[in-house]
Amino acid sequence: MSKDDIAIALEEIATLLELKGENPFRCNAYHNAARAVRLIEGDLKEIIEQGKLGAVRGIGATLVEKITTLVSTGELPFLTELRAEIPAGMRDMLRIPGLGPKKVKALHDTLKIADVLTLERECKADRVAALKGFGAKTQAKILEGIAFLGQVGQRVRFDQAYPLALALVEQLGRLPGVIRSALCGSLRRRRESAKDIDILISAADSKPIMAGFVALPEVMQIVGHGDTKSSIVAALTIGGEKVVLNADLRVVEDVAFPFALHYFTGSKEHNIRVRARAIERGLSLNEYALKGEKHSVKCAEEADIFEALDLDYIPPELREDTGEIEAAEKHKLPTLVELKDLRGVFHNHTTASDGAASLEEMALAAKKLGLEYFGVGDHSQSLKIANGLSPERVLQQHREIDELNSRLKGVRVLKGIESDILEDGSLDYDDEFLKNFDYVVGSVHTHFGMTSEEMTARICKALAHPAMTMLGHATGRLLLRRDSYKVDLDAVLKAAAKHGKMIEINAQPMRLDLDWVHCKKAKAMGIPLVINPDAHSTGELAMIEFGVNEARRGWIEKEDVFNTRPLKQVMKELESRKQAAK
DNA sequence: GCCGTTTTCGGCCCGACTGTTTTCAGTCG
Repeated sequence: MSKDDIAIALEEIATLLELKGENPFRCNAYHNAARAVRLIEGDLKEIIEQGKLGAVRGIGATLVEKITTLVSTGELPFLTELRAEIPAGMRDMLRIPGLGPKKVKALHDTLKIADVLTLERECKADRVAALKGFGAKTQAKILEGIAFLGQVGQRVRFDQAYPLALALVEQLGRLPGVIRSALCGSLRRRRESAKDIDILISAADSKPIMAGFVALPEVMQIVGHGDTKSSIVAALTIGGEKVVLNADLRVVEDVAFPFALHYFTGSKEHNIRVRARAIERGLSLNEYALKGEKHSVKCAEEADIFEALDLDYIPPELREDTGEIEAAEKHKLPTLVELKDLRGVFHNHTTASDGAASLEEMALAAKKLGLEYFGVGDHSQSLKIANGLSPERVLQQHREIDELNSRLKGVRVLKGIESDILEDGSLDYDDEFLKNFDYVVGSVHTHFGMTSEEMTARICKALAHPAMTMLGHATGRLLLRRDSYKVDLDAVLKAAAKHGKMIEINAQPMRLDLDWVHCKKAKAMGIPLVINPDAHSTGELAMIEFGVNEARRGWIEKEDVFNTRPLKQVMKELESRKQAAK
């Protein structure tokens, strides 16, 4: 079982315990453990064997035992029993907004409701409103929630959520009386996907701001409308797709703005640690102030809060309680890579394979973005569906590149290829022909159904190939659509480190693969990373920004990223790699 | 169920909003 599988099992236990009405802190312990497992950077099996699992914060003796059982047998009797006890439909009911574990349990205990369909029927029969703690409004809200299931409450990719959020923030910022405004929450932390939009505004009078908020054209539904907090469901069509998200607005007095900004940026786990740190110093931190017994600590900006707690400023991307507080205390925070640090790109497609723009158009678009080199990485011959290049067509492209390089000023085109990693782990051209390229991006595009052992061996074999330069989209995941193929990523990282190969951070917003958790791990192992747009059109080159977000979340600095090097250095390094491969 | 410079028991972040109540429970973030 992978770390993800274990985390999912622990989440399920937590939810089932909640539905049983268990002690919330016990439930939370399982939620915490699930998160802790997801964030473990090493090989879980190894950590268990070395007896180090109990040292992970949030995992005690009981969880060590349960996780060990899960890892070694693939199942857990405790979970099996819980599943038998709690009907699966009750978990679905939790997805209805406004229904939590207590209410779902009450519905089950009184009316024997154990699935969404029955709940809908009972609401329509007006039997739910009569229950203690429920009422006509709750019943109507449940029906409304059921109608919106599937549409609302789903996570949305960053590239879709962000424009919607910006549209809201910009309109709100123009309302009279607004002093400061900011986008908070997971979008400010640049997470790959968002469940809602959090907006903060400071103003002397909150009421007109709230009234303006619920009247915005994007508002589909008003969920709550209070003096300091309102919630809506917002919708906007972005790139032909309707994006629907919850949006919360908080309005505070301007003196509270920095505290509220920190608070609503989260993450929850980060906030808990920072609050605990305030308590250690005899202070208390909430969204309005940092207060001692007698006086408040004045903070004009968010950075002042960190300073008051003897911490270096922690960029939002790092606020996940994965060591940033300890690092900030010791002045060991990384200087995160920035978009302006990128000097070129390596993995891009043209009309020669499945891209929408010509080589020249792509190179000029790269130059326009301020890049000094554009590496083409069209698909290789076996990927027929994407019009992969035969050796003859590769050589033809290379003549075209030579011609362009003799003519174009300010941008250099590099001769790369995105070679399929074939089923048996070999690359898609023979060894002699591979020497024609400046570099090779190796990626998996086929045979996703392999076992983890097979896939791991396949990728590790490719990494051992002398011609291979960097591994493309390492796990094949498509965010919110397709899981990663089964692969032991820790073994892949080890192989990359052993053979001195680079790993791509694919900047396509649905990929963002290598993900931030493994970026951190790769950095610790000394593996160079490459932020590639995998662009299939000129416009997609700008997607490197999403890759930079992911890298920043993974504590990545400029020097960890190969394509922050200037052209000369890149050419030199690629050449020396080719020499070493001979 | 976890955790510990207020330590082996007793906390565990805490405030806003809603709907149900008539002082509060549940949900949410």
